[in-house]
Amino acid sequence: MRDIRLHDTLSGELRTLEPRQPGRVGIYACGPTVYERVHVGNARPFVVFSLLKRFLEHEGHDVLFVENVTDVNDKIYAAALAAGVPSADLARQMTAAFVADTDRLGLGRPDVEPLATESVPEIVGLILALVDRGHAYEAGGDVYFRVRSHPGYGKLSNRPLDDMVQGEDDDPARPGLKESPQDFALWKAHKEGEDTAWPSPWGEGRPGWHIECSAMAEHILGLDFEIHGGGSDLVFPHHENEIAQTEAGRGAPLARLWMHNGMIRFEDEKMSKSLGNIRSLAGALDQSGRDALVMYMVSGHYRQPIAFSPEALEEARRSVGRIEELSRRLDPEGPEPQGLDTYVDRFFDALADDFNTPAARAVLFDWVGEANRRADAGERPGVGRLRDMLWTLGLEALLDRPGTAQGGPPPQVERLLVARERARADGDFAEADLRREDLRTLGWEVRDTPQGPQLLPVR
RNA sequence: GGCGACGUGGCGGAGUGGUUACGCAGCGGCCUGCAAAGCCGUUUACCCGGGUUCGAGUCCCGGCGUCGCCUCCA
Repeated sequence: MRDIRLHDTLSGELRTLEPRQPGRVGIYACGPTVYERVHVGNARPFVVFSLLKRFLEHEGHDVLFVENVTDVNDKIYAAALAAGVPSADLARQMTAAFVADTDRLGLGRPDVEPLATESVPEIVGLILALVDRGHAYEAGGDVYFRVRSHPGYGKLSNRPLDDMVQGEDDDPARPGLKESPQDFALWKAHKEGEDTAWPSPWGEGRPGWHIECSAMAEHILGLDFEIHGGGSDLVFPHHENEIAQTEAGRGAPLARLWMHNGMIRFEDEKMSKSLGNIRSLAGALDQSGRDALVMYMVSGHYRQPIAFSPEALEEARRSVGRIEELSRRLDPEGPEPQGLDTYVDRFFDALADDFNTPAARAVLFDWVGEANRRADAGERPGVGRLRDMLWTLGLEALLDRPGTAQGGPPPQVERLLVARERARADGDFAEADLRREDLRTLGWEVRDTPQGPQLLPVR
């Protein structure tokens, strides 16, 4: 088991992962608010933390990966109202769509995907603790976190209190509820036009955004759990508030390590629903397939922003092709060629160093090049631990998808191939090339090998 | 303005104080009837200016530029 170092936003440095119990790691990542289909940007933390889980499992850890779904929120109310449907129905639909879209990534599901609306008792419990300890107060049916009561506030995002003004539920219709402009809502009283509400000691209402994650993470993973993650846009105020809520309410840290992924950019700006520069995850998957999309995601370091474009996906698709080409030459049952074990070590060492997927990917391609050389020299290299490396990057399917015909090419294609072979035997290469063009038109590429012609579906 | 991060070869993108990252694309070669795939080779890479050092893309200082957060946001 390697020492695994990860960048911790709270301390600003790389820190070695030190689980509460050796070998057991809890990960909580903030998931989407479901008021429309998720976009490529929303998929990044899903991919990053799903793959981080795989790596940790490879290293022998038992991982519990939690990603929540925020299914009650102002935007959901607004979108439901605009669509003329009950907000709970819209949230349910969009949650199902999120699951369906992310399923297509082929990375499995998080172990737990809690919903805010199903966690109200835990949320109310945490708010009660905060009120009890003097860190929260009721005002007009709302409950607010008293930011000035918590000295550590601001430590994650490293900003002085006086510089921030939070708008959360600063209802212009009801001014003066908050003691201080920085205070943020833990519980929001039911408002006209909102079609869902839950009972609470402060009357009918619903949870604020930040509190749900504090409550659900604690409920499922316990306090002081190993890794809390999410997009870098959540550092302030969302994660700052999560930290404050749990530390003020429980007197203990929420998580040991705070990881943040960089934003996906599109058309020179952060891809986001508010800006409207969105490409849907489903659309990207339709366009280039999950292999290319996953390759695209791991091609950049998780903390760096990455630009999204059709060209970037196309480039990722081509690099995926290089692995597919190799997989045709490998013995799926065989051990890796001699001497390539050092590559495997370097691969996982790179991941242990702040989950450096681009560096790991480079080592992977070193392996590919070396295996190709062995194959050129007449060996039949085995897959060996290439499968482990690819699995860790979510690309293991490339080994089982060598692009050969499922069930063989249709008779028409076979006939053309025979015709081409006959023409070649006769030395009539013009005719042979015509037949090759015909095959390409039908979606089949011919490659002549020492073992005879090989038919492959055109990529 | 405050906080955080970043500026690397045609493009994407890692990186250690001193030696080929890697991928995509281009060019030349090997292989092939020709291709494809693969292999080999290849195009003065490190924003600018100082400094430290025997030596800096890699550390320090100062610029310039870009991005994210500071309101909902993965």
